[in-house]
Amino acid sequence: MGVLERKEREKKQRRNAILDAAEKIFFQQGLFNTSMDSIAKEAEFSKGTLYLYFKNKEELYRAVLLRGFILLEQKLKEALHDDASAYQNIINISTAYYKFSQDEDGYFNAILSYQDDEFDIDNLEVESGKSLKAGNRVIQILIDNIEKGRQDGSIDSNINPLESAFVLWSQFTGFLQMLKKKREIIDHYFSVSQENLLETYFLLVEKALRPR
Amino acid sequence: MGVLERKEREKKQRRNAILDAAEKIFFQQGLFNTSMDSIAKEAEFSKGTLYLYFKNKEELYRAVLLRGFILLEQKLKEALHDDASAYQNIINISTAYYKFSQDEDGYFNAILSYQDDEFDIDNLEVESGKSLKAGNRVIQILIDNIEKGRQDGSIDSNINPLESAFVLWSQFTGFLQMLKKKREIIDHYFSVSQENLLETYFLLVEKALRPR
DNA sequence: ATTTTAAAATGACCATTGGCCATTTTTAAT
DNA sequence: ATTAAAAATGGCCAATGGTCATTTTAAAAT
Repeated sequence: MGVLERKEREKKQRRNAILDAAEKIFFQQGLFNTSMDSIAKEAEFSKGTLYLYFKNKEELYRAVLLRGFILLEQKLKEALHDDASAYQNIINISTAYYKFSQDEDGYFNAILSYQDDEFDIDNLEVESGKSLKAGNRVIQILIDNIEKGRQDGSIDSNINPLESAFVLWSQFTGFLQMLKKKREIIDHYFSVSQENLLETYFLLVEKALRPR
Repeated sequence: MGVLERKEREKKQRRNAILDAAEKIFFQQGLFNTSMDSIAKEAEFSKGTLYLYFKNKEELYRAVLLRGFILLEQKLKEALHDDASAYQNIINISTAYYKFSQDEDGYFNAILSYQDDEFDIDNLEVESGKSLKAGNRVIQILIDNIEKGRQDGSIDSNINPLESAFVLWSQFTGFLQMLKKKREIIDHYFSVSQENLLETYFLLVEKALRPR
């Protein structure tokens, strides 16, 4: 009931309100077409206030990314089934990630932007550090499941869980990026549908992961 | 010998000089930290002149990308060996693309930026259109080789060349992006080396592509 | 040579925007 | 009612992409 606790709580609420506004505008207009002024207007604060809660535009976007990673982590975990094989669960979480990329456009774009970010490990900003760790947790889900698959025999035992988790994550993200950004062009120039691309991806992954 | 031809030639030279300058600054400072003024200074023209040769900064960067795609296409073609199996040639061009991503940092970043670009097919700018087509030619190399592999038996005949070419291109680009941008972090948080990641990628691709 | 015309280049100027900070407003403590 | 601290403000600055009226340069015409 202390006044300090209340102030702390209100501060978090204000921070969250700014994040809500930022997310809304970022998702509508994209990172580069979004001005801090328009976020401020949406949040009903002055621009200066934003900088009391976030160091800069970059960090604000990273805070949105963090939400995205947390949501993704949740969706992937929901996709897991205890009674399914580890291999099947890899397919399950891949499918969940595919759906995420289609349904959560704004968050997925934030992840793509993150994938292209090269940051200084010794000099991480607050939100960048948090989102990095959240991203690592997502990868950890993959690692754990590949490890399980080696044990339950549903995944080729020659495959190293750690390395292949990073390979799967990065290559699937790259694939989903193409699906998202180049679908129209591929359809137009090569008459290839999104469904066939997805099917082919999963076909190749099955062959790659399954025991020979 | 006409004066018109000479002027045309000189125009191309000036355009190329601007491109050289732009490339130099873009590669040193990155797309967003490069100002048109600094390019103009490097090219020894005024800023206004740049806009006589390129519609805007975006198009200028796309023109650099075009150079990158042309160089990549050349390197991939050089990596092909007539006496090798089609599968082996896929590995050869993949390795060449990997080297390209490591050696030609600036061009590879331009390609990554391109991968994230969503453009209106009905309203393509000049340089964007050219680079798009150059990118398609790179993919075509993959398509042709997978097709060959189905015929010479070095690649699983269940695999559709068109679809799997796009899958391979996008997933490998995504993988190389991770290698480029996250190598330090992966090493730091998971103690996984670039070499092991690359090895694992090729292991998975071999299993995926080879006949069962 | 001189004048006219066209092509090329210039750089001052504008609007937008990320970020800053001196000042004001609000809230809590005394 | 007064003081102190916290929060918010909005005017300001510097950087920058892009434009355009003017100037400069080169070619063509006389």
